[in-house]
Amino acid sequence: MIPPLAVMPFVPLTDSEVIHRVLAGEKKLFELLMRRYNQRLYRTGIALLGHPAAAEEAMQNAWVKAYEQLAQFEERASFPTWLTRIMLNECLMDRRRQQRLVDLDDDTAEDAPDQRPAAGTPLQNLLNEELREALEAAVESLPEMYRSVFVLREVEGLSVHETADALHLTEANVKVRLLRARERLRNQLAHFAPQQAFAYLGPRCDNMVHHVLARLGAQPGAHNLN
DNA sequence: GTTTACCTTGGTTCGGAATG
DNA sequence: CATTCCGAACCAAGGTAAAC
Repeated sequence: MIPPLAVMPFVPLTDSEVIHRVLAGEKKLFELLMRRYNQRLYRTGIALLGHPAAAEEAMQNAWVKAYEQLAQFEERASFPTWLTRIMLNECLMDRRRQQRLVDLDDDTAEDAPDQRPAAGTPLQNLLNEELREALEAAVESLPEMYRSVFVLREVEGLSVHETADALHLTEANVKVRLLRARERLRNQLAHFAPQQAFAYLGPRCDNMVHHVLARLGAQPGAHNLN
């Protein structure tokens, strides 16, 4: 497909270009990076923390840290890889905090009902919506040890090596956990085909952008997402 | 639940044949 | 002679069964 000569194709700013302009003072352009990678961070958060509220809190902290440390980003890895590493660290810190709270007061500790999808999707729902909810519910129902491996490998596309590194596991262990996670999901999703899950779009994405930019002291604009 | 050993798959490289 | 195409060989990464 060759575009007509008179119509120049839209060339989005690369991550590197955006980063340099943010560092040069165009704070608001940071919003571009947030809208690009909110989805990725959210899935990582869900993978390690298991529920939306905790994932979103970790996301906010990760974005603020990424902004504050942007000047130290040396571009040895890609920006999303660097960003995911920050998010992973946030999630692991959060988990440690939660563990301490449970240790201090294990009588009151219990799973929050939070925002899990309700069981029994109405038949009139669109298939994609039904599937998305079923898939999210199935992944959320996995034990954390399988869920984290599954999301990092299958959703975020990390290699076996990267996943093992991030979760402090051997590569063999990652492979086996992934296999078992798939078996569990296959059993639960026998009637569906894979579709998009853990979407972090529209109002939820906007909301995250507003919160983080408010903490950074910048107002959101209306940047192209690509 | 983890590790080991083996199998499969996909990508890359290289050499030889065919073609212009 | 240069280029293109094709297939064989090799390697790395990932998947799986079985043993522990």
